[in-house]
Amino acid sequence: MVIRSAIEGSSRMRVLVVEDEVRLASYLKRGLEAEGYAVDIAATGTDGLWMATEQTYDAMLLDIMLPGMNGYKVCEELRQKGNWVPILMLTAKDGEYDEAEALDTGADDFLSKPFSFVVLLARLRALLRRGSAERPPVLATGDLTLDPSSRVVARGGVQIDLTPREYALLEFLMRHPGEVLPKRDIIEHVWDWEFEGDPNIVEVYVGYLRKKIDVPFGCDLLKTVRGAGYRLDPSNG
Amino acid sequence: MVIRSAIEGSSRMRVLVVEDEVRLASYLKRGLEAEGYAVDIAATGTDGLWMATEQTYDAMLLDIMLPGMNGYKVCEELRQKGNWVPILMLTAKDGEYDEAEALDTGADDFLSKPFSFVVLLARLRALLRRGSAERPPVLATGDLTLDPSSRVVARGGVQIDLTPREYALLEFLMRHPGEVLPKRDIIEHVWDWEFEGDPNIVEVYVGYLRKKIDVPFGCDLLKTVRGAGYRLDPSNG
DNA sequence: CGTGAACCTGAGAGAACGCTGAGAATCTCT
DNA sequence: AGAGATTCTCAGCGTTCTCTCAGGTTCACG
Repeated sequence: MVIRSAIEGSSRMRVLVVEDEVRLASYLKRGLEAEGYAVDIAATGTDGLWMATEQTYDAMLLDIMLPGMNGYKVCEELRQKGNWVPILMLTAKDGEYDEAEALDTGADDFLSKPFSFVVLLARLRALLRRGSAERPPVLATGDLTLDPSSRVVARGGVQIDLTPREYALLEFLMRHPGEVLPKRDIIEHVWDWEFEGDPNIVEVYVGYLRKKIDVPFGCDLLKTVRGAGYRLDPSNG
Repeated sequence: MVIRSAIEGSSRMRVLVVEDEVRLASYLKRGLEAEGYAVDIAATGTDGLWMATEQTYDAMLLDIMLPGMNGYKVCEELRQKGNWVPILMLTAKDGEYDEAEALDTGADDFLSKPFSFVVLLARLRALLRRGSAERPPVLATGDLTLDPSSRVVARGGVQIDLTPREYALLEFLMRHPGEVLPKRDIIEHVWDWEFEGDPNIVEVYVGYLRKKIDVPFGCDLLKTVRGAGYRLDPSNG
């Protein structure tokens, strides 16, 4: 069975997600589609293998632990058939399955759970970029710039040091400039997909970010929209 | 089998509402149809599951507490069958049912009762928009503009700050320009659908809005239609 | 012109919301 | 192991928002 949520005529990147855990699958589908990818889901290894051979995808997210046929096997068989679609493997943290083994079987990259969505996107972009020899564009909002490839953030030429979490938050905001982003969405993207802590964490990190990107420059790029979320506002340089 | 969640400009979006409480179901049907959606109703979980598999919907509103088969189960079975129609779950506030669990079973989003219709519409639009990578259009009435994605309201280029409630009210009015909207309808859409307070609340908030969007500009966009309701009048710039 | 219904508005209580500093827990690197 | 960086939790605080209420104003109509 093939399930496609496709928009005909558009040239969106197509991604196949092979994941049996419904919640994670649904989360990945939601998040990736919001980023403009066309996403198909397969719940078992055999389904995934079949879909990957029947259709053409730009990339594949492949869980290792799958019912029926595990991720290694799927990867191996695909490569044997001469299918070299870029594969990003999702490995559990507990070490039962090995990351080296993932690469052995022909995976291009791996990501260990739990991961934040922003990190997943970064890896996926890197995979898709490969072969096209394109460097990711530098993000800019006002005089604030962020270079995803070097992870350098600067404001008006002055480089700014950020911690990983601060960086992930800023990258997410800068990829949606001018948009109001609810705390809920921010948590889903910047923290683990199943983070269940206090949304206050967002307020805290917004505070940290402001201290580094706004306060020293005496302005107010990162706005609070009370009752709705936060917004990176290009208008106020 | 190919299932497509297509965005078709020409035909109306089809929404399946699975809700046993007759009054709420009827309210949702009326409200959504007024917004241009084609709405089907299922009163039990089994009915809902059957309709969702037989027909193709663009989205699904799914109550959790249902006779026969609860919302979690419906969602789970649909996902198992490979049906990834966007699902917005309606959860009761009392915490007996968990929001995390809703996402566990593969729901795309959830909304806890009581909710305002404007919020429901916003979430529904977000679900439908997903995958089309389109930003919602800016609403405009005369020289008054409202951008749902940035939540920015402006009049003749001058930005206007609104509280969440004021914003919801204005958005509702601006989605029905030139129409006379009875207080009752406004309460149903902008407040809870079973709000039972004083209708005076509408007068109060209309007053707040006027102070921000009309008074400073010396005109009268937001009209009172005595005995009938309120109207946002594009003619009077 | 008087009357009642509908509408407007200012004041204020209580709740919700967001910000912040302190400090605990965890991670990283030497 | 130890130092420092980073992440996260928590409680307190001030602000903002929501909603109610009571009294005032406007309007339609007899």
